[in-house]
Amino acid sequence: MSRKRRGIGRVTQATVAQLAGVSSMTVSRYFNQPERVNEEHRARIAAAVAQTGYVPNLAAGGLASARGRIVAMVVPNISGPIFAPTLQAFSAALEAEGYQVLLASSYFDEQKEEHAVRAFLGWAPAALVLTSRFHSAATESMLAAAQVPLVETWDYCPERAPVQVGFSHRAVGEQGAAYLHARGYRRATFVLNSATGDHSALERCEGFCQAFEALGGQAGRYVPGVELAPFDAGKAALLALMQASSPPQAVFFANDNLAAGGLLAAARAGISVPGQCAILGFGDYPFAQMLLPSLSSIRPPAQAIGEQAARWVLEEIAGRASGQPARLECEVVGRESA
Amino acid sequence: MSRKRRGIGRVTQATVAQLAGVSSMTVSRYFNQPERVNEEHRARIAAAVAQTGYVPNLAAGGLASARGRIVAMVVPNISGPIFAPTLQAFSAALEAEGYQVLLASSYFDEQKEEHAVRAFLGWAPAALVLTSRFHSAATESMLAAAQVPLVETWDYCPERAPVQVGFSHRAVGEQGAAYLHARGYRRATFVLNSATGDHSALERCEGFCQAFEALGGQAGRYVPGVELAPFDAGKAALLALMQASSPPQAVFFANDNLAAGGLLAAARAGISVPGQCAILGFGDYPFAQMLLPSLSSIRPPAQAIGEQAARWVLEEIAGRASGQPARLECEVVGRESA
DNA sequence: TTGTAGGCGTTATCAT
DNA sequence: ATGATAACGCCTACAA
Repeated sequence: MSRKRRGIGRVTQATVAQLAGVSSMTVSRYFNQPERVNEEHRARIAAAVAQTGYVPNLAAGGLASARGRIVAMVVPNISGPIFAPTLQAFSAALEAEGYQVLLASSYFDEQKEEHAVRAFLGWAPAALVLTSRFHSAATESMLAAAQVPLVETWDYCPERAPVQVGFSHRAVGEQGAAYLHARGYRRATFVLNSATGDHSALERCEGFCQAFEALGGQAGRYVPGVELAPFDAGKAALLALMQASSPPQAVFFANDNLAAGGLLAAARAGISVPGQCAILGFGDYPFAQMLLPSLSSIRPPAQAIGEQAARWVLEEIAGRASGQPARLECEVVGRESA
Repeated sequence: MSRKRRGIGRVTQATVAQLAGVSSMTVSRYFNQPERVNEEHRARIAAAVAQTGYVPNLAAGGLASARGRIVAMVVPNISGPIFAPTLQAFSAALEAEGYQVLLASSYFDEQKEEHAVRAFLGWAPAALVLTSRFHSAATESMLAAAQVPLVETWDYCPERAPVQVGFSHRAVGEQGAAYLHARGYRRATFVLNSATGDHSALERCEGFCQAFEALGGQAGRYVPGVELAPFDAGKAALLALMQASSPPQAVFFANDNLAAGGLLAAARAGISVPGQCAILGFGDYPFAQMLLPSLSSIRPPAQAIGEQAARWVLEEIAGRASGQPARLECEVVGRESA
């Protein structure tokens, strides 16, 4: 590609305007407020557009209007099953309004999140959506300097300044405790995520342990080795726990990947689930219903979070900032494993 | 004369330049070619940047340099397990070079793909990456008009003009046929995807049927109802097939979601797998190893596709276009189910 | 090594 | 309803 001179041969608004015999402003209006353009001109412009294959340059438009049609979002894992419904709902709502959604994964790493936020800020986004309320100091100060509307999702902490759209992870732990206690289990262990940096899992754990003991149960926690993939970590955890002198009657895993590992390890080891050991997960991943026994799990309001966040962003952009935090609820999905 | 300026109060290159006592060009160089800036100036600029929290506006930069640092990619499903490794590898490679990756899902719908491509073209991307070689006529003509480097992934068809990075779906069908035949199965059925528009699944099916019969086997095909989710479609398909007068000895599902449904339906119905019916999937989704019996599947080179595509894009941008298509191979992962 | 002039493709603003 | 003009924030080209 030898593009010595800039913008040579490129089809621009001016090209179309000339072909249609109007000024470039009319072409601009044709795209942004068609009803304000004479019908005959509209037809001529449409023809010129079709003939040239002209596509408006959004970067230039955003620059000129100081209203970039970009919204950026950072999630722990774009491809993971948990955030999928959030992403879909959020993207769908914003793309319908003509916004482009910029996505990045943080992999539960504050450095990666910081990097993504810095890159995003360069695009002068109309809004920024983060996951959880834990960020590096540098991220916080960048966000403070940039005057960009910000939402934090998958968490709920009304004291914080950025608007929150999510749920309380402590409450999830408490829900799990209540559920397991109600099913008759009195000795239970919470297995944390092997991915360090998942602060939310720690909160679920604390909520669980506290609530379970308050109910008169005996709660423990297990920390897998960080070098293991979640599925393998879950396997190892379950086997280690069941070999103890006084094994738990129920295990609450920080997510469904871990839980699936536990489930399979139990099956292979001849440990009956839920007879000898009940298993509860978190996330309600699509495969939870595919397992045998099917996996009981706690389902986060993933789609609702995406919808609410999108609504908030659009309101904020439109100027009518009804910036109220939204507290949503998780739901225990009881299946066979617990 | 109008004092109502548009970007008032915004921190720009000029703000930093003034603070550092240099011209804005020097600030520009500070970011793009730091080694060409006097060390003392560098320090002063760094201080000014830190003080103001300045972040260069990438849209403006791209506009001015006619070298937008954006690359766009359309996949059938951002959040699905299949394309995850491709996405990750691709994004990682390009973000390392300072590019932003714009993502969209087509959900196997050519209209949605067309919409995404149109939106992307507006950002004047440095390159465009699509999945499969099937696009709407309008998409094709837009792509022809826009002079944007284009790669097609997850397919391989060297006759086509856009560079291909992927594998032959026919060959996957043939691999499945050879595998099942070698394991002794002589009557087998291919179950198509319930999502219409998945042309690749159809190609796998055709490759399978042809090869399986060439080997002396008896091949059939089953088309699930479009209204069913993949998992449920898989369940229904297996039950329907096994109720036939002469049920298949093996079933090859178009993807692992369908296969998981088949596996579970068999278990619930007391049909032994692989004893009464072997099950083979495609995609090697992460949960394949979590199922009981574990799911045999064909693993696509998802990560390699992402890496190759990224390499090609970077070469193309750099000008040294070694635009060779890359044919990669899938691998049969034999587990318990077949 | 640094600065000046001008333009990238679009839209806000004001005038007709 | 339409057009002329001046930004938007940055970078290429060239001059100093």
